[in-house]
Amino acid sequence: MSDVKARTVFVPSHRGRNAVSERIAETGLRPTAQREVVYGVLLGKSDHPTADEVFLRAKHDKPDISMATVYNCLDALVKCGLVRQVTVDRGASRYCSNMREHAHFCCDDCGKVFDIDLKTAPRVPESEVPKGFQVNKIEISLHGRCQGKCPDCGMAQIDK
Amino acid sequence: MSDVKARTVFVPSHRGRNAVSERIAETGLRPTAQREVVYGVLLGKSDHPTADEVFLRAKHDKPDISMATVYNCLDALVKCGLVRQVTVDRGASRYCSNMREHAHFCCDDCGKVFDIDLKTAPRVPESEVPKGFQVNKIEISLHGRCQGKCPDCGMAQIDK
DNA sequence: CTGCGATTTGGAATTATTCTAAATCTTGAC
DNA sequence: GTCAAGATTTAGAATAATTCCAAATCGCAG
Repeated sequence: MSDVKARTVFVPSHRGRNAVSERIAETGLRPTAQREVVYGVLLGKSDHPTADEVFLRAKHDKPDISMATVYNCLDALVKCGLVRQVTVDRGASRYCSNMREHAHFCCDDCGKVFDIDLKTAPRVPESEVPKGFQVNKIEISLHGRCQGKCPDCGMAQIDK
Repeated sequence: MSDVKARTVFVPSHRGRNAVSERIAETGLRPTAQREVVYGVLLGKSDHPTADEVFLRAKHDKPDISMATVYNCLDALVKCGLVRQVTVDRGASRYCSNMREHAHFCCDDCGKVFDIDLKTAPRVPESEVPKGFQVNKIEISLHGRCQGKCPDCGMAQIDK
C-alpha cells in the first residue's frame, strides 16, 4: 500500500489551504479533496496521463476515489482553465497541466506524448477562417517516431 | 505485388473500373466494391463524417455493407494515404478526403468540422523537437464557435 | 449548527472501436 | 475460363472509454 518513494510536493494536507487548493479556489471552483488530488497528480508528473492513469495515481493519496470522480474533476479542471485536454489519437484523452503555449509530439511507436515549446503563439491565416467564426484555441500535434530516444522508452510501456 | 508492370491501362475486372477504383488501385490497394463506396462517400461530401455516418451513407449505395467493413475500409484508406483521420475531440474519429495542406475548425456549439486552407505548410521550430525524433505529420485544429454562421447550423449548444 | 445545493460515488448504460472465425471475393497462374 | 491462395468482408461478441444515474455525503453561507 504505502509508497517507498517520496511523493510530489503537491499532496494536499487535511483540509488546509495549500498552493494547489488556492489555485483551484481562485478559479471559482470549490477546492474539494478530490480535485486537489487530481490536480496534484497532473502537476506532479507532466507525462500526459489518461483518465485511467490519473485514477491509479490519485488512489495513492486517496484510495477511495472513484473513476467517475476522476472524470468529474478532470472535466471541471479543464472547464475552469487549469488543465488542458489533449486528444492526439483515437485512444483515450490525455490531460496536461502545462498551460503555456505549446504543441504535442505523439510517438506512433511507444505512444508517449511530449510537450513541444512554442516561442510564438501559433497563427492561422485569418482570411481562411469563415467570417464570424470565433476562434478560441489552437491545438497543434506532431506525429512521428521517437526512435527509441525518449526517456524510458519501452516501445509501448506505461508506468503506474 | 506486381511492381514491375507499369501499364497505362488497367486490367479489366468483373466489375468496371471508374475514377474512384483507379485511385484506390494506384495505391496498391485492392479496389473492392466496399472500398469504392466508402471512398466515394468521403469524396462526395467533405463534411468530415464519423465512421457511423459513413456507414449510413454507404448503405445507400450498398445496403449490405457492415460496420466492421466500414472500419476496415477507412483504416485501409488512411493507411494508403488517400484519406485523413481527424480527431478533434474526445468523440468519434472523423474522416476527410481532402489531402491538401489544411487545418480543421471545430465548432463547440454545433459540433461541425470545417477545413481551413493553409497556404504554407505548418512548421514547428525544429529546435524544440527532441534530437532524433522523426516528425511525420502535423495536425492543426482550431476550436471555437461558428456563431450560427455555418451552413445548416442547428446550434446544438452543448457547452456554456 | 443547519439547510441547501454542489460534489462524490458505484454501478449500470452508452458509445466507439476492435476482435474473431467463417464465408466470400480478387487476383494471378495455368 | 478454372483454380487455388490469400485478402477481404461479415455478423456478432468483446473490449475500451466515457457518460449517466440516483443516493449518500460534503462545503459553505447564514
